[in-house]
Amino acid sequence: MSMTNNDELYKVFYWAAKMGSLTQAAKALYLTQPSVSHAIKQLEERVGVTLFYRNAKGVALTQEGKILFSYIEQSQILINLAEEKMVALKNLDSGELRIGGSDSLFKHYLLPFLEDFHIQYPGIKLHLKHGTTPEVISYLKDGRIDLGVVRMPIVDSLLEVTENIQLQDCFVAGERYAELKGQVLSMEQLMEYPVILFSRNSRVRMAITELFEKYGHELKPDIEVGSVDLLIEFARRGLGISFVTREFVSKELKEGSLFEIELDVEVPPSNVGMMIMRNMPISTAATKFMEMVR
Amino acid sequence: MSMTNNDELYKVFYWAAKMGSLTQAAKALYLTQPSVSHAIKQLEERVGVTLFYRNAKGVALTQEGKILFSYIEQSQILINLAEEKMVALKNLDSGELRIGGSDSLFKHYLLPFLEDFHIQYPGIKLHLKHGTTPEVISYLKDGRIDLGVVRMPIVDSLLEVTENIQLQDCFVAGERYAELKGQVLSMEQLMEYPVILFSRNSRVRMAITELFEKYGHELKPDIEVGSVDLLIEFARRGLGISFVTREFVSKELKEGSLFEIELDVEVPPSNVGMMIMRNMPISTAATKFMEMVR
DNA sequence: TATTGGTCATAGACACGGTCTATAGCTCCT
DNA sequence: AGGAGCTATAGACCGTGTCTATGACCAATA
Repeated sequence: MSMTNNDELYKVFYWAAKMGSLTQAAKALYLTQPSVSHAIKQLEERVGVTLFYRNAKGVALTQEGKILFSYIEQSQILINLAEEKMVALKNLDSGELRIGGSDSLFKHYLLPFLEDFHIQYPGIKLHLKHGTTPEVISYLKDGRIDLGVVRMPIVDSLLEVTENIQLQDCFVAGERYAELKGQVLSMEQLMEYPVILFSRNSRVRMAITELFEKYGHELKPDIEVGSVDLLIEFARRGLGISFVTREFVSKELKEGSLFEIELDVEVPPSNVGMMIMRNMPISTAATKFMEMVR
Repeated sequence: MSMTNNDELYKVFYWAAKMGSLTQAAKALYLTQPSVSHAIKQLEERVGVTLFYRNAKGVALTQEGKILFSYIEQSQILINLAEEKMVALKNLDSGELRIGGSDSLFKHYLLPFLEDFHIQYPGIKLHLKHGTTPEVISYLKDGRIDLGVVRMPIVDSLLEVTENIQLQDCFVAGERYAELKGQVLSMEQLMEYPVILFSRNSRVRMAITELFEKYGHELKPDIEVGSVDLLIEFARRGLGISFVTREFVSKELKEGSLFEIELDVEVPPSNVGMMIMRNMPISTAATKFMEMVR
């Protein structure tokens, strides 16, 4: 026995009470005065209580009307706030963008985009969630991030992946091993030098390990470090040969503090891509960000 | 550019979010599932934001949907409270009844009705506002009371008056003046005794003063008191002859502590009536109370 | 006291849109 | 593979909210 529909009437009631006039309420609501009059009458019938005193200069709330108004006023204010908030979300004046990925990708790949995005939409809070590729995928599936940025390839039917950029990993060394400049090394030759690898089970490390295995070699690092920054720093200081992403050391390569060591086999490039949940709506902020990156 | 109407959709949104299922929401709202589906879609178009993730086991709020829900939930809860409150007001489980009048009328005339009313509708708060007749009328016009109980006649085009009971005022004395029992006094004879009158500009006092004036006498009290109780008490203790409403001293007359002094002119009866504002809606509580009194 | 300009109420017609039924598409589970 | 959920879509219909036109009323003017 719902007899619902009252909600619309409450809005009319709210404005009528607020303006103290059905005519004025009609203007505020872009309706005609008879419509408002009719709506109020209907509401009064439904609640079974007279809500307004009518007189020649407008309307005034009855005792019971005042009680109703005290509730409805709050309710309508909340709705107005909600609508403002929604507009802000749509216009990207407010909201948040949650991205998952590795710190190195954030720092060396996403940073300029994040900066641009933040300048353009300062109201959007950025949440960067650090994690390995499988962690990022699970964050995505749990709805804890809006999009993930990881190394390809990813095969997951639930995910929608767009490959954005191709990165080339390579071995680099510092001045200490200047003798290797210009040479093309074989795997065996390279393994005679101390090798520095990323310590975590990252995509990059797995890829290079597999590449060596394919040729019958077991690549064991002499040093393992926990961040790309240390990988670079150790190589510069001559502690060994680091396996890094070329694009992440472009500055060092240019200034000469590091140089690339060429190998006689080709290291396959790795792709970095963004992934979102397939068949799930994507937030306006995430859409905008992906457009910027593309 | 209002594009209004959203209010109804918010209710659907609220239930859909609350139930986590459009089908369940439809049941709760006594609608069909397609209607709810359509409503949600429409709301999403209007706010320009996707609000739900749809999947095989129902729906779940998106990040933005959650934000909207946090507002709308409060709003809907307030509306529900408002509707409950209105039902309570209509059923007289709640609310208030504000009556204006003189203390003596409250005590001697209205008290039994007030008791009955309070027993029958314990949820209604009773506000008794004390004042002279003109004060009560202004309270009524200011909307500070729902109804007034005063002595008649009242002539005011803005008021609607119903006369409920007829009271007879009379002179009474105590044992000290036992010699007057059974006698019929003239005005002159009566004025030889000390007369006790109500001190305020009450209807009763004005009426008796005018009656004496009509016969060429000026009735000046030897004692003036401020309440009907004192009027009675002074007479009982033999301080003089009091002019009181007979119905208010019925107990004393019966037990013999007071007796009535008959006058050779008839004191016109006075009517007590209830008045409300003409052409103004009257609260359910006030209507009910007037019915009880009538 | 008649006039004017404001208020709200009523009547009746119209059209928009909310709701329905029927059906399809999808996912999960057995 | 089939069934049992769920939501989405299509199209028709009827209800109702809105409109215009008008009336009734009041208050403040002249």
